[in-house]
Amino acid sequence: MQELLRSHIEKIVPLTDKEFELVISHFTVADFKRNHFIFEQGEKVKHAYYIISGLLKLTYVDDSAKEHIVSFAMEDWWESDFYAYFTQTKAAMSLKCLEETTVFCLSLNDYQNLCRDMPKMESFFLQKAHLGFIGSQQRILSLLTTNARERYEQLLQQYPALLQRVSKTQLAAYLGVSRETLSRLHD
Amino acid sequence: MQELLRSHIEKIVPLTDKEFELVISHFTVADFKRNHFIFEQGEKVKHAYYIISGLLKLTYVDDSAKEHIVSFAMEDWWESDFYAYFTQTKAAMSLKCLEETTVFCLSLNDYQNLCRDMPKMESFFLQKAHLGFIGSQQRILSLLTTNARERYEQLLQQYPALLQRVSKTQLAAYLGVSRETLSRLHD
DNA sequence: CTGAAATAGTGATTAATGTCACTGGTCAAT
DNA sequence: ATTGACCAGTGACATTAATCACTATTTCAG
Repeated sequence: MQELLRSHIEKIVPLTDKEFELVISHFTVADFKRNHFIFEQGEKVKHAYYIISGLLKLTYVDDSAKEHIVSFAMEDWWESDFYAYFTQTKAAMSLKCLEETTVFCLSLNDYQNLCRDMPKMESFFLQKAHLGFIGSQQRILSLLTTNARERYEQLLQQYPALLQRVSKTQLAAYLGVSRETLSRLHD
Repeated sequence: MQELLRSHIEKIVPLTDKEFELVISHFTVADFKRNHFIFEQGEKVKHAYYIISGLLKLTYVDDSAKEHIVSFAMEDWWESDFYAYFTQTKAAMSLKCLEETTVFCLSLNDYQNLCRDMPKMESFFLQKAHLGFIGSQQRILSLLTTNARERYEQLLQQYPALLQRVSKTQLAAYLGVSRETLSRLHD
């Protein structure tokens, strides 16, 4: 299981056995059942999570109790409410398991120590942050330029496996349309 | 003018005079007139830009020739098509001056050398990348959860100065609504 | 096995927004 | 001063998507 994290990191920076030992010592493992909230809106965000297996959704529930999905996160992804994590403030979003999920947990302290003691890891996180930023910007572009149907088709093309794993209702909450509209897109 | 960049960096990491000299040696200065394209869709993206003064827009023109604004960038901001910049591929977006603008330019090579030679600067860029990612995610949330009017009000609250500097047409292209709809929001 | 909850589809209606067409105003270059 | 480009507003209408209501299936915990 640790090997998953190792090869994930080594896609960007090579590590000796010794170095990886140091890295892994900063993480803890956790396992969550389906439908479990890792954290909820208003709670403190203790960790950033690297997902070993399973599927999470990062959601925001608005005033009228409607749920919006900011992102899905699956195997080999990092997820958290990063604003709340880095600023140590209350979560604006919730992180919930759509499947039973196993993660590596990294507290902010451990993150900072790791960066301080291992410049390599700081490079790694920098790369990850860039990729996250770029991905978000593409999502913005998609929301600005395309309608419900096109976004749905883009999503299916990019993550065909997702359709097997989450309900249409969830997909609609991610795409920013009502589930009824999504249901009518075949016409 | 260099002092602007210096204090910008020092908000996150302190620098000695010597260190700042090294930093600044990686940048060049450029000045662009209103309406000048720093780069256009399909071109190579040579630099990331730190804005000293002026105002830029990062835009995408779709198949039906409609312009969408991914972001405005003003004094004290970084901007580029970061995907194209980091991967050294053709720009998917254009970067255009809405006002006469002065920038510090950083090539990818200089960026990489700077990170390699000065871990402090890597920390700095990591922070910046996190903030960029968080900002984008909040924009996504805004697009998912709010209608045209609410987005407009959010924008005015966050950047009241922007209304003085860009046309309503531009704001509409940023908010993701037609300029006519934006124009009717007073009702 | 069984009943409650979640899910998907669809018709009818309403609300929000886009599109097209036109007006008048401002500004800058000739 | 005149012209052309850009800009903001608005009426009329079309289109898209949201909402509400209902049905039928599927899933899953007890």
